[in-house]
Amino acid sequence: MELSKNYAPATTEDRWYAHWLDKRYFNSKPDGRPAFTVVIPPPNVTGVLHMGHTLNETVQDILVRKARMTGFNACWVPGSDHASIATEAKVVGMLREKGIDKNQLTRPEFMTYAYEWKEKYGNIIYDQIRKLGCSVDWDRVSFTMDAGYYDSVIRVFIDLYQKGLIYRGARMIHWDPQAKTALSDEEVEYRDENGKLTYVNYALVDGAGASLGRSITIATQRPETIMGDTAVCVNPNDPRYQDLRGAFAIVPLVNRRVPIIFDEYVDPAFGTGALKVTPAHDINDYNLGLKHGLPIIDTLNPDGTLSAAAEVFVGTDRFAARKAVVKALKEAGLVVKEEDHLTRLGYSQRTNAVVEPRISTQWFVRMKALAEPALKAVTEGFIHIHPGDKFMATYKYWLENVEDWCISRQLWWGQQIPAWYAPDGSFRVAATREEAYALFGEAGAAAASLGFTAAELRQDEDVLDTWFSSWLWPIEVFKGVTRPGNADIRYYYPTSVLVTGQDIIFFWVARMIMAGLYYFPDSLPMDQRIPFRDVYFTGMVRDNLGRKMSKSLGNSPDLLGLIEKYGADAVRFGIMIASPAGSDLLFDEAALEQGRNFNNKLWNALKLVKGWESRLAAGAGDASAAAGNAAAGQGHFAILWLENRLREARTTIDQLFAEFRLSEALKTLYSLIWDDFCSWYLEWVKPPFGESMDKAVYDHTVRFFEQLIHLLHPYMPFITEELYHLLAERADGDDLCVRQFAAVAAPDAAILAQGNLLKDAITTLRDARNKAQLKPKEPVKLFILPESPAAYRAIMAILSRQVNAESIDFTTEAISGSLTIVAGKDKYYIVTEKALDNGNQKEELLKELGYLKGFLESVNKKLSNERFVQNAKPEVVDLERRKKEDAESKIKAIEESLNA
RNA sequence: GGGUCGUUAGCUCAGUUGGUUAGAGUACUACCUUGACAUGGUAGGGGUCACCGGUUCGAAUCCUGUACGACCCA
Repeated sequence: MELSKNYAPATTEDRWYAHWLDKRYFNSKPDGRPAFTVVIPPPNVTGVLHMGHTLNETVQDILVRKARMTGFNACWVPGSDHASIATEAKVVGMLREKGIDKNQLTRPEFMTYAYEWKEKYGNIIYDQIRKLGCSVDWDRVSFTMDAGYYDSVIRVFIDLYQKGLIYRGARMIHWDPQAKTALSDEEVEYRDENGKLTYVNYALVDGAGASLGRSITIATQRPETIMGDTAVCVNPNDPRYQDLRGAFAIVPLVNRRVPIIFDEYVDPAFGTGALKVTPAHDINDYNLGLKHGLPIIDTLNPDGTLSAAAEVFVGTDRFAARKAVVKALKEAGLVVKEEDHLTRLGYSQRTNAVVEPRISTQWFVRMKALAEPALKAVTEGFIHIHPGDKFMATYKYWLENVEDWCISRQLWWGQQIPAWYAPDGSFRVAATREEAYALFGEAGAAAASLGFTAAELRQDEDVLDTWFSSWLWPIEVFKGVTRPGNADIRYYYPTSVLVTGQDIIFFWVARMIMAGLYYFPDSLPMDQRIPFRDVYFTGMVRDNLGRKMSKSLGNSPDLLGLIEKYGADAVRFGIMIASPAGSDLLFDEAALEQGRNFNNKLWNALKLVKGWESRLAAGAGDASAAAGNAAAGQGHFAILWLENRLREARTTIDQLFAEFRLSEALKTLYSLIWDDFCSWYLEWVKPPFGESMDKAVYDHTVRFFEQLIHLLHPYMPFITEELYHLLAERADGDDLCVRQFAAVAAPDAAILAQGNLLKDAITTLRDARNKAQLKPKEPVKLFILPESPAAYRAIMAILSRQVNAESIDFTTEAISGSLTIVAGKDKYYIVTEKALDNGNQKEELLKELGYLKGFLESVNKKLSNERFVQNAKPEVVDLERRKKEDAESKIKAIEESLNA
């Protein structure tokens, strides 16, 4: 078969993915092997994969494929999240384009549109996951709004309610005026903004309403809320305001009389030291209001316009109202001054609208009781966080200071809260209308005497926060809630490792731990209740200038476009090669280019090896082959050496995997393949032009190549599978994807040292040739004056070919008229017919001599320091002594050759 | 304001419990179209390890502080 010049990923990737699916390699059923379970962090169902996802999915696929090849029953569950606010916003937008107003639709009509939308766009992410080569079990696709999943969310809600861990109440919450829904604390992002601090005069009156003839100046960032003021507060220790006890202020524009209250909450140094108190529109003011029994006047509508309670500018949007109020205040002569002020504004994570603090009746989860065991699971080491040093503290801090979780959202797309209201407003929580109706009866009265029918019950309009469904993900993807104790949940839970972005540590990671510990009873050991044993946090993917990737900057590359351009393997390589766990990744297409070049290198190595197939001849190569045969010696050492290099690298890579240092492991593999295999080994065994290839050497080479692509497969699954099948005919079912790793033997240090000697000799001699401007094709005679000739015997044949020496001989004295090279304790003499310029060479030797003398001096300094010799560990002192001897003999050798 | 982490070559990063005059990749320079690969080969240059002090025989590594940066929380 003719192999193309360069590797073409497009022609192989889809073919192999289809083959793996066909063989059902990614499908998992419980069996006798240990399970390796990963649940995908479900992406937003109507989204697309961005580079952050790409990194996450690649990391997961590497871990899962490695486990699959290491005797585990690997199970990676794919799925997606209904993402209530984001998806509902998209559906509403789509409807608006069609000229349909959501408010004109019934709930079931809207849900039909939403499900249609999901059917249409929900598969985009799955296509991308497939293209990336992810080995997920497609029989296990889960979606947080599937009928069964929906049911599990409702069950958990009811259960938590019955145990008193969910309650309904009026609290100050974050309100998104654009989505017109409540948000949890975690869904608000704060950004610093330049705002204005407006100083406004409030007239003062006494208890009887008589003017005091003066006013108090307050500073506010939100003048549009003054109509909701119900007090003015000053610090009780502020000397400026001591005479205002019992006095009142008049709120401008609405002329409401409000008390002056005293509270240490007020910072006398901020503004004028006087604070307007608006309990309906600020969390601190709300708390002050509670403490001082102030009335609450809500002057905003749900959509962010001023409400009737504001009395002025009713119906005006809050931002327009701010300007209007300031204008009106100025006209009334009440504005003292305005100054620039840096403030922090909260934005809705989903709609980017400025959130409003708002008092509202919502559903909450009591978090304290759930947080305690979740903290314990991590601090006591049942769950390991990687990298731990970075995220342990964050995790701990949040759990120790956790607030109750607002879980109701004023949306339709999501699980509708199973609370049923009677006409009088009282409610019962139950899965169905009938069950709820029955619960009303429990109070003692017969159904008929309740005074209303089941049909009159009204279900709560709100849905649950998306995270209230995704916190059950590791349990319910195995039907652990809806079919407790089933075979899957018993086999696959706890999952092995969770790979996710550090940005959702509170939204999701902490809550999954809470859910797992809550759901599985205390009677079970902790290590069976936790949702996962390891958490691997990936960093944020930024562009090569360090900026966040965003649509508006246009710096977020299209995944499918990248795969088309470089191939999925190259994309995976590029994103992994410089991806330290937990640190931000600066995405650069140059890394993908490196990945593509690596593909090409592998491809060409294959072409080289395949080219030998037709030139095979039995003969040397084996260890048993005739000792005098140069080719035999050559093949033998290269094979021996690479065998041991592979063992060494395997050990390193396994260690790195155990520590989740995947980027490091890939670097090790890259260098093993490119440098050790391609640059050294293949060159060493390559037969001279026109000569035949030794059969035994060839067979070893194919075996090494197999081992290398086997190790690389988790990172670059497509090209490795392709190469595996091109290297040799394979039986049906013999695919790299499922090939198992054999146990690794310990490397022979002596062989590795000999290999290093060989590589050093080649590099040194090539460098010398280069500097003497000897063309590679120009043959030379080489003489070696070695410390130990034995070390050279096995590598002589390789050495002579690699440095183009027509002869190599040992010598015991310097060769006159030669090019002298000092390498360690050994000396090389190059004899050539071409006239040599020794000036360069002398310069080199002098430079080397200078370095060694400096080095020796530093070693001597240490050794002559009595305290060093006394205090340092004996092996360290020994090492220094050896360095001293070594340097001295090298210096001697150089000096000799300089004097020669 | 509180907290966490970081600062090593132009760039992206390694550097294990302190112990060679600090290593990769990439970029750069020179030479090489050789018969797997120019998406390549052979070699080379490049760092006072952010800064000040301290501990130690010895500090990129440990400690105090400073500067800068990132993130989390208020």
